[in-house]
Amino acid sequence: MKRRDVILEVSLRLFNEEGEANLTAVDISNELDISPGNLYYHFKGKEEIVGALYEQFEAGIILLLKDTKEAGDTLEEHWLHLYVVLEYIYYYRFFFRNITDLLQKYTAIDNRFRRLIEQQYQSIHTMLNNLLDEGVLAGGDAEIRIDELADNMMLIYTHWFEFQNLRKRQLDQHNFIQSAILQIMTLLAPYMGDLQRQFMKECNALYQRDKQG
Amino acid sequence: MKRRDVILEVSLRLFNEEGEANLTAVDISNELDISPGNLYYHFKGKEEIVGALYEQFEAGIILLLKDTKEAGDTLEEHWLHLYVVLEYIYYYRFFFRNITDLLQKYTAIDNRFRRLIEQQYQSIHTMLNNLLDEGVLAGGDAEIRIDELADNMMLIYTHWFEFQNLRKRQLDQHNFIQSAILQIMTLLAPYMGDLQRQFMKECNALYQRDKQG
DNA sequence: GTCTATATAGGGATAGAC
DNA sequence: GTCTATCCCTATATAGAC
Repeated sequence: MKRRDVILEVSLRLFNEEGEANLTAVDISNELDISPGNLYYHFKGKEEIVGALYEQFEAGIILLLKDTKEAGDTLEEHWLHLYVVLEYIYYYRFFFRNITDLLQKYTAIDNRFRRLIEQQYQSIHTMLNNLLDEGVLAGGDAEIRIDELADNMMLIYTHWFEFQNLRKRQLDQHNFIQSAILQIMTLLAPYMGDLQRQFMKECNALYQRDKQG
Repeated sequence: MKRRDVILEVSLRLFNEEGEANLTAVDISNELDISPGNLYYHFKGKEEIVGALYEQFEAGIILLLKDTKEAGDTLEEHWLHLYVVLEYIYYYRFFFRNITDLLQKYTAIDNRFRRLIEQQYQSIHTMLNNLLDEGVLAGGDAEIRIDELADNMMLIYTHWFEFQNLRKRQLDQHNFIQSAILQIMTLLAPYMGDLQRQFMKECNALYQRDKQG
């Protein structure tokens, strides 16, 4: 494994654990047991490391977004897709820790990140419309506010991890993903038919069981 | 007006505009047209300023929470109460800008802020239960997941401003409050009766009209 | 590629004059 | 109460030896 890749891997772990703003280039080189000068040989500084990690993150997310279009029309298929996206977000969760300051600090990432968010929003919007067309979701006598529903799903994507930390502190990957999915399912539950609601209950039962075990 | 109060007022404005982490004690003294040494005479540093602002914030929010109990049982009354709380959050919005790092940095505030969040959560929980008991909200054939609904409302309280900045950048006070209320109302809409839904539509119409004007 | 040593800059904080 | 001057510390960044 190339040193460059090791640096990225260790930096990502440290960023996720402690927050990008709380780490200096020296901290990273200490954790790597190399000298600061050596670190500067590979990356000009923290900014370049964050930039390289963002390249990885963006490339992967864009692939996942393409998959959405082929994710199918049933709730089960979307459930799986949600799972994969949340897994990915968790892996790069430091980007979602203090987004406002992070984007203010790294202006090069700012525009690209926001564009990604818009794409994700559009993707959710399309998914909700598909589910409506297929009759998987239905308004009943209440009309569905697609825009606000999509907003709320995006809010969960971008801020659920930070919110959970605020309330119960650290969540491991599994609990993060399951609780986020449950939260999104609760959002959609009122518009589901009986079959879908039954499926959701089973998912939830699995989650509750895992939480105790 | 005492200098001490002026310092707090100006600091709050700067924190809200630029973010607490992006300002130094010198920045604040520059804006005040006083010397850094003078600022240090009044407050030992940024930490004490943030602490004093938090005291103000907490005292006010606790008063508002007490009001909740007497907020009444109709949606209209709760709508007004929501409005006041959101107005207050907007006034001290820098606390909600990069919560994770802020609380990590100021450990003295950390526990108290989290306790406040829990109290707010309990207050929302109680409110939802009241609305259910009064029949203002009803599950119909779908059961209501109170815990997740309350979670989602808290998520909006704590992260809506940051989320809006992420998507559309700066919102003024009015648009922040109205969009947050619409978001919460959308959350509750599926469980509302026709009268409540009608009321919500009127609120929303007012908001849409304002947005254009 | 990797190291040590060092230069530079900025923020935090205090002493002491006015 | 307010100012100037100054010091310390930490983070960034580079030069040059190995």
